[in-house]
Amino acid sequence: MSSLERLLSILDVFSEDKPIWTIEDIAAARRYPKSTVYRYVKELRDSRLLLSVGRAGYILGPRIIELDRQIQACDPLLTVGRRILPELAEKAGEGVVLLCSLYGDGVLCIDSAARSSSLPASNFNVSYRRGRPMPLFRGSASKVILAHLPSRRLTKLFAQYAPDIKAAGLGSDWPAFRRNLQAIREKPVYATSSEIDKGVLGLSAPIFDDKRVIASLTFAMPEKRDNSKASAKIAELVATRAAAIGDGLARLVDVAEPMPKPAKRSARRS
Amino acid sequence: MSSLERLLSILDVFSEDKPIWTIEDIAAARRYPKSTVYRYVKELRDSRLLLSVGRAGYILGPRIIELDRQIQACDPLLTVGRRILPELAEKAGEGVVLLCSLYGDGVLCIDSAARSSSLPASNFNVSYRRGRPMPLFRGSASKVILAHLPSRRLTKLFAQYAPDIKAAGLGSDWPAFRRNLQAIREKPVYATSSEIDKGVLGLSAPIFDDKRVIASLTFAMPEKRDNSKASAKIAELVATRAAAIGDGLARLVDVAEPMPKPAKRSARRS
DNA sequence: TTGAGAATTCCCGGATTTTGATAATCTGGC
DNA sequence: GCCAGATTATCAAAATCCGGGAATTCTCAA
Repeated sequence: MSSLERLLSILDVFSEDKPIWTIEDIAAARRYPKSTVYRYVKELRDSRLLLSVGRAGYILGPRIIELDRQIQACDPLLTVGRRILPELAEKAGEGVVLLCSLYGDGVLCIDSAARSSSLPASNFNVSYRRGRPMPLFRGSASKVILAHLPSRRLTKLFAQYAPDIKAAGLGSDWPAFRRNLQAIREKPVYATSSEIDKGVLGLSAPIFDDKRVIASLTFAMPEKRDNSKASAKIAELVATRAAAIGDGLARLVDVAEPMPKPAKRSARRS
Repeated sequence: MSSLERLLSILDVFSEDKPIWTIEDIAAARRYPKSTVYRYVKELRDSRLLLSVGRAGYILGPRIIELDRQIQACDPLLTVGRRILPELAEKAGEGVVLLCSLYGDGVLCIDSAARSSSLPASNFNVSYRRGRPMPLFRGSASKVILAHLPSRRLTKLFAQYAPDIKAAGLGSDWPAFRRNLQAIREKPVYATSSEIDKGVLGLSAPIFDDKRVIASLTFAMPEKRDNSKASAKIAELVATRAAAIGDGLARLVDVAEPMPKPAKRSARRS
């Protein structure tokens, strides 16, 4: 294990359950000598990834907040999404709108919105916020993205994650996996129940950037609201808004590069 | 310069102007050999602080978004602020509400809100978002915090930043500095004009956590709205909401620790 | 303000690790 | 399926990191 690895592994100890760590805590958790931890922490503090809170110890530092701001500023998906999510939330009623993006080999919630009048904040709109990772093979938000991935990509994913795919009930062999995804692809909106949170229904539609799926738009609502009439109306809303975000992205690219030969696809997440 | 420093310095190159960097770009910018940059980037990628975007290069990775989520989840100021900012934004009208927090030796905007109906997003509500650093000695949001800092802390700040303090017109010597801050402290709300953005007026009130100033609440609005009647009303709003946030913090702490001997102050940012 | 106690940095020899040019391998687009 | 470019593996030289403990600075309470 290299020193670079050890340095970065210090960031791993910080969690919601234990956001404050003393030098001793870290040294004990990582089994490093105290003077070594001091050296690492000093480096992280100098770059403001950690912040000292007096006696109490260290917490994650302001640099992280600034870096996230930079990511947001450069993310066209968020820019477009911010115009559309609140409106959808208002129209769809009780529940939460989620914008989830494919980020490497994972899916991350990058924005959310709820009807402004929902005063007793529903229990799940605190869970689904920017930064919440979604399981790759569970929940409508992830699976609807998965279903629209190019097959080259799926081949690799299946090779790497076959056990997880099987565990999620997405197919115990490659043909079954393909078949399941094919079924998801057939309808414009994909719905699942209680896959992530018990009692929560998710309705998701894929978002495309020049033909490639890059994200999904989801409405998560209590299952008790589920009756075919209401759901159909909401599904329609989700589908049109997902398409609107795709259009918005295309328009942004057009503005950025005014018609090269065959509208080059913008470089996006791998 | 240590290898740890070199590793972390790679994060510095990413900016809003150039969010995508190839290995070659980084090697050139930092004057490191290419194979070394490959090694560093691999480490950062493995910890998901960087993400490969195919041929195009590397961007800041999802880990940053997740870490920011964790900071937010653990920040009581944000929890309380989210209850109060939207309401203030609605009542105060055209402009932006900012929640700025003292973070080490700096001030950072950690949340903002605008009246929901402000469709043509004012030019400054895109600038003032979570993660935007504020100059320590300029703008009402920072200066009102500064003014309420304990003098031990001010002594050190003056020693370290005397030139900046002088440049900001906050006093060219220690007594003058003290006098200026004293004046700010005398009114419940502090107002400045065009200190950060031309044509923008800021009204700020300090937020206390058990007597210690930890943040400020600000309403930023176009100077043209400035007439004494409206401003007085908004100042009143800002002052009461800042106090409400302080109360909210005290209440959270009470819940967390049900009355120890002399209500120990919670460990907060240094 | 002062002082006790803790937190943090400094120090330094010896060896483990890092370094970086080059070669081998992999990748993704055509 | 093939090829250019991207990424990783290799390996000997050598620079840097490690870590126990001393020295220093900082913090907080009286």
